[in-house]
Amino acid sequence: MAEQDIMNARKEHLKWLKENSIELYPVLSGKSENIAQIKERFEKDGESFDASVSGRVTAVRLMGKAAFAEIFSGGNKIQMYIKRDEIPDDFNVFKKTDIGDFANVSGFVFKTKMGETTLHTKKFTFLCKSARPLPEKWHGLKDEEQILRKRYLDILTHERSRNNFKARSRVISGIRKFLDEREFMEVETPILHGIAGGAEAEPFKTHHNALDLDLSLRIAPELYLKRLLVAGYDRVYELGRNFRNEGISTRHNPEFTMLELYQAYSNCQGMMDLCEELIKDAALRAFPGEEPAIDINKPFRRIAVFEALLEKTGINFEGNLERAFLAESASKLGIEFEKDASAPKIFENLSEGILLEGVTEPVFMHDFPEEFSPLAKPKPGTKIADRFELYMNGMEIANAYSELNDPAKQRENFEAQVSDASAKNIDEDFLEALEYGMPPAGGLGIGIDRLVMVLIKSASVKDVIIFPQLKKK
RNA sequence: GGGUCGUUAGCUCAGCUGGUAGAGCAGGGGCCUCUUAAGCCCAAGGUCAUAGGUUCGAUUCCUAUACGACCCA
Repeated sequence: MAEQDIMNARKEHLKWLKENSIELYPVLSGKSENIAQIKERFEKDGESFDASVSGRVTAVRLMGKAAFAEIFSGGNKIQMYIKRDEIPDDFNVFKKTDIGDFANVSGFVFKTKMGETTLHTKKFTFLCKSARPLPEKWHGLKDEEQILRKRYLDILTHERSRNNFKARSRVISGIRKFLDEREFMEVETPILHGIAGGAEAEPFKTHHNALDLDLSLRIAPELYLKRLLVAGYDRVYELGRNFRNEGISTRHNPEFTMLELYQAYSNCQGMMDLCEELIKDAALRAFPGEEPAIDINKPFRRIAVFEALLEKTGINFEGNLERAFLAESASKLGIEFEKDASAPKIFENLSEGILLEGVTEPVFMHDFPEEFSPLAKPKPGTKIADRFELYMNGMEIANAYSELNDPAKQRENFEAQVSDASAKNIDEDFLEALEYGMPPAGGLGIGIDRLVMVLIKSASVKDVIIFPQLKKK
């Protein structure tokens, strides 16, 4: 039967309901009790009680003058039982109810011969018509494309998907709790930036009409959050969306969620401890009562990049970071990189390729080249940035440093960056703020999407972003 | 960006070396008062992703395109 015919059949049901004075899209008047709680209460002592449940009808088993059906709401299902002889008018309405429609069922709880907790219907109230057929009840949606484009159907029909997004929600609310307990203040800084700074990435461009102003969507909130350290808020964080106008892959979505936090009178080391604690806390919250995806008792491994590279390859990269040398070393070691890759990019491929080969457990890599860390403070008397990155399942999850608060050095680093691009995009307002004095501080950024990927054991960022960006159909 | 694979009924999937398509679920009509992927009977449902090409004939072979998945960069 064509889809249109199914919809027409449903319209016929709608017509029948209308002709029989049934309100088609009524304001809810019945109650909507929690299905899980009803079942729990009944299964505890087996004593019958009255209950009223509103939800979506997801299955119907009609047997002439009686029927069983399933009511779904709040991620739980309860079976209902309805008898024509008891409530003939309601039974007729029930017969015109399609799978996917909403209804309220009021009655008493009992146990069937097969032992299932079931609601014996005393009153059946129609709540809303579903005009389209739902995906097949047993397999649900399988087509990857449909799963992404019609996420509501994916979540409706797949428990796994429903639970994954719940886990994400718990991780995020858990992070807020964790930081609030440590007296961090949540702030919301602008998403529309005049100059998109704080990271190296291609921004999305937009325009403000009334001000006739070209703007970019932020690629990182870093420079605004640091202004707030200048302002005297010693512990701030922002948990929100950043936008990067780059390729889409299993690890990249153009808009992604990041936590950035700054703590005055802390440093890179402090951030490492905080980061580990925060991630272990999140792992416990993702699926409460289940085994967390990472070993939360074992301390995360810590690797000094130059030292480890020297040990593994015999090459000392410290002070040897010219692009040509890096490219040559990478080729020799069998590390691939793009032909026009920048020196920092090649170094990243090199260090990840050699130090993370086959490593799935969490690893802190610290001591990065100062040259490749323009917003970080160098370790005293060295050219090593006081910085770390956290890797989990081979993905970069977090990035942190002792924040650079020397305005002259910061200007130098910015200028060194833009001289290559020959673009005038130095955030003068930020540099001016630094000149008023920013306390020594540690800063930490955590990619929330990727963290959730690790915690729900998924290989694709599309599994953790509820409506991922897709091409136009 | 490159390579590989996929796209058939609303959904899940068959469809052999080329002869114009089949099942289950959902939907329609019957029967059925403890079913649970309910069951039994009947009937219906298709631009085989799109556009070309080869061929007497293409869902099938070839090319391109779109969308998606995986791998690589």
